[in-house]
Amino acid sequence: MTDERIATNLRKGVLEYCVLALLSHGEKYGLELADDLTTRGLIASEGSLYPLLARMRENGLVEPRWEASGAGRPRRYYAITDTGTEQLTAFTQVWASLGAQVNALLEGSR
Amino acid sequence: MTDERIATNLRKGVLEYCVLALLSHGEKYGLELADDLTTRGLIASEGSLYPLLARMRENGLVEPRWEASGAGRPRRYYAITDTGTEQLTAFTQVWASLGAQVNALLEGSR
DNA sequence: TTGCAAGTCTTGCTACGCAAGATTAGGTTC
DNA sequence: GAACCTAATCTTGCGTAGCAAGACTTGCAA
Repeated sequence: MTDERIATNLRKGVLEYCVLALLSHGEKYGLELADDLTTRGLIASEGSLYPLLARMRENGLVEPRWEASGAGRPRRYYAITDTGTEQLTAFTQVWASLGAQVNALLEGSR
Repeated sequence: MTDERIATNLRKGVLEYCVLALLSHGEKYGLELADDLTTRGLIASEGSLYPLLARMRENGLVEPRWEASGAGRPRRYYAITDTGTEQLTAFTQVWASLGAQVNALLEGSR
């Protein structure tokens, strides 16, 4: 309840780079990403993922490719681009720095 | 530049609890908090802090108190409430859990 | 042909952080 | 005592992210 509200806000700005990190291992399609991210507690529903993928597509962070699936409608597989890899690197540094500051504050408050 | 955009989004949902953590050591007033948070890279300007403090006030997370200052207009000192302390505890757990997930993904992507 | 299931996308909403500037209060200087 | 400066608080308007709920599409199977 209240924990979900906290998590929802924390996810902002993180999700995009989690997708990039997942794609750095190889192509994945939408629902596959959604299931993985849901398991990890990084999204609450697909309602955040598909709009995000569209944005990342427009920004050239990922490259999509249609492929027929065994059952059901075709899947759109995404691959990370060079730009995407650069962004992931940049994020890793910002995340480490900001995370350290937050941890320092939380440590100090006990 | 691009790092600032990344940080701006990362800060969402974190700032509120950084304020609580700072107040857990004792009362502080607005500009004092702003200077501290700016130094730590947790806000970009006071434009995020004052609206946040107003929200936290309304939600009963902090308790304000006016006090005349040596020079200039009076200061509004904030103290953390019991509710605020509870929220801080809840955040600490969500942060640890979500942070671990993100770190796992980033580790795996190298 | 009806139904079902996998998969993608859309709509409307809420909330946060930010830049820029408005506003208030008190002190200082001539 | 008027003009000016500074500390400090607050306001306005904006862009954008995540989410719930559901619509739409594609193919297969009864």
